[in-house]
Amino acid sequence: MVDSRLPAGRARPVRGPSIDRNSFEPPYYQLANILRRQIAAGELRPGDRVPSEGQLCEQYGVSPMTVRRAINILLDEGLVTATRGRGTFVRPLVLGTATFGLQALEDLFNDAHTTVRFLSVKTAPATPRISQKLGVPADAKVIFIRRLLSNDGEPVAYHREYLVFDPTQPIVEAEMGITSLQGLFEGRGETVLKRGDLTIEATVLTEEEATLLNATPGRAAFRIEHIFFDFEDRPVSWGWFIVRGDRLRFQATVGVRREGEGRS
Amino acid sequence: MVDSRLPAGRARPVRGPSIDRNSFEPPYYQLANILRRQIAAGELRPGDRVPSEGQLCEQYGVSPMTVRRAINILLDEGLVTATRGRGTFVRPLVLGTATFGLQALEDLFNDAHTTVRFLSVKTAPATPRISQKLGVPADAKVIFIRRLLSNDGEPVAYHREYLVFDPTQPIVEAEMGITSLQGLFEGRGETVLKRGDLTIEATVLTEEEATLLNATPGRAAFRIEHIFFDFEDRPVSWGWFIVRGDRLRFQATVGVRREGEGRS
DNA sequence: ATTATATAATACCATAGGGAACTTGTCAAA
DNA sequence: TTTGACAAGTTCCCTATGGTATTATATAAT
Repeated sequence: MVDSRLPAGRARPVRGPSIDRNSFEPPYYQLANILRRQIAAGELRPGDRVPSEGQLCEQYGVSPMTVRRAINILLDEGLVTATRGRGTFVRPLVLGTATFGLQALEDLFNDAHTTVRFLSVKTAPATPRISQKLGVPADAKVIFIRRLLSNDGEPVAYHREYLVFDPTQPIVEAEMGITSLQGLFEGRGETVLKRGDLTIEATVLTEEEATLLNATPGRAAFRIEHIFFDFEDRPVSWGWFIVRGDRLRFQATVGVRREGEGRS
Repeated sequence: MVDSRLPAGRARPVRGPSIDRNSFEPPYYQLANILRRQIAAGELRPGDRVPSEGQLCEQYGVSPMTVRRAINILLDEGLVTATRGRGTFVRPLVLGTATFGLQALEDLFNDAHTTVRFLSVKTAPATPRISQKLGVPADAKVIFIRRLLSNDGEPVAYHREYLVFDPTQPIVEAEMGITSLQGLFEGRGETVLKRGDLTIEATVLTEEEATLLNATPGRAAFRIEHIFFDFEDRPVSWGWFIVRGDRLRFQATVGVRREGEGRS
C-alpha cells in the first residue's frame, strides 16, 4: 500500500493518473479525459468542486492554458459549470442537455442496400401553404418531387419536396433539386444552400403514405420537416420525410459521454 | 469562388469588420462571429478557404491563440473543417450534423402550468423484461410508478417508471424515485444518478394511454424510453414517457447557427 | 519520367506571464 | 447590528513565443 503520511505542502506526487508526455493525445485532451473519468467514476460527484485551475496546473504539471482548454471541453459538454470567483463544479444530471442527431437517418440513406426511387417530378401551382413556406406568390409554379426510399426492397421512407421554380434556369435548378439530398448527407456539392431548419414530429401514416410504404394506415411514423435557405436567405426547398416508426429511432445520452468525442 | 491568387503583399487595410477592444464580448468571440457572419453572408462559401491563422492574426491584430480559439468554435459547430498543412475550409451543409436537444421536453416539465399527478406507486414482482433491463433477478421486487403530467389541466404526458428496490433503505429509495424527475430537469439534487440513455420512438396511443391522456386511441405520440445508471454503472431506473404528438416537437438548425450561442 | 529530398506554408500544441472581473470572507468603522 | 473597505481566491481572457506534424511544392538525383 501507499504511504499516506505525506509531507504537507509541495506538489506531492499525485496518486492517480497523470499526463503521458509521449502519447499522441495532447495534454489538454488527456486532462479532460482524466477529469471526465473521475466524474464517471464518482470520485467527483455532482455538486463537488473541481480543483481550481492553479491546483490542476501544479498537480499535473501543465500550463494554465492547457488546463483552461481541458475545462472548456467539459464546459461545452455540460458536465461542469464554472462561475467566476466561485469555482468550477460538477453538474448534476440535466435531461434538457441531452442531444441527439440525425445519424440514424443518415445511415438509412448511405446504406448500400438503400435505393431511391422517384415517384414523380413535375411542376405544379403552389398551394397557399406552399407559397407561404417558400415565399413565392400564390399559384406560382413550383417543382414537386416525390421520392421513395427502400431498403432491400422494403420501403422505409417517403419524401415530398417543393422547390422554387426559377424560370431563368429551369432545368439546372430542377436537377439540383433532384440530386440535392444525396449530397446533403455526404457533404459534397450543394453550394447553393446555406442554412436549414428541421423539425421532428410524431405522426401516423395516411392512406397514401401507408400504401406507398407498404404498411397499414394509422401506423406510427416520424415526420421530419425541412426547409432550406440559399445565401440570400430565401427559402429554396420545403418538404418532409415520412419514416416508418419501426425503422427509425433516435438515441441520446445524458451525463457522462463516451470517451473522446473529438470534433470532426 | 474566391480567387486565391492574391497579390503577395502587405496586410492591406481590411474593408470590413474589426475587433472592438472596448466591447464586453471577448475578441475570440467577436472573431468567431465575424467569420460566421461572412459564411452566412456568402462571402465565404462552402469549399472556400478561410484565411490562414497567420493572416487572421495580422488582419485583426490578435494573437494566434485567440485565432485558434475562434476557429475552434466554428470547428465545433461543424461549419468548417481544418487539415494540418492544408488549410481551413468552409464546409457544405451536412444534414447529419444537425443536433436536437431535449429542451422542448424539459420546458414541458418546467412550465409553471404543468402539474404532476401520481396514478400509482407500488411494489411489484419484476417481469422478465424488467429484470433484464434493471439487472435484477427474476421476480425480484421493483417499485412501479405511474405519473400523469398535465398542462393547464390538459394531460400531455404519461410516465411509467420501474425502480430497483433496495430492501436496506426501502422508504428513502422510494421517495428518491418519486422526486427524481423533478430534480432531473432542474439540475438540483439527484446525486444518485450518473448517466442516462434515452431512446426516442414514434408510436401510437394504446387504449389505456389514450384514456389517460384524454385522447383517442391511435393518435400519434412520442415514446421516450430512459434508463438511468448509478455511479456503479448499475441500472437504477427504467421507464418511458408517452407524450402526445401534438404537444411536442424537436427543432434544430443545420448550417449557420444563430448569433452567439455561448455555453451555459 | 520517376523518385527522392529539401523548403515553405499550414494547422496544431504548449509554455510563461500578466491582467480583469467576480465572489467570498474578514475586519474595522459607523 | 449594519455598513463599507479591503484582501484573497477564483474563473476568465489575452499576448508573445516557440515547437511539432502534416501537406504541398519546388528542386535535385536517379
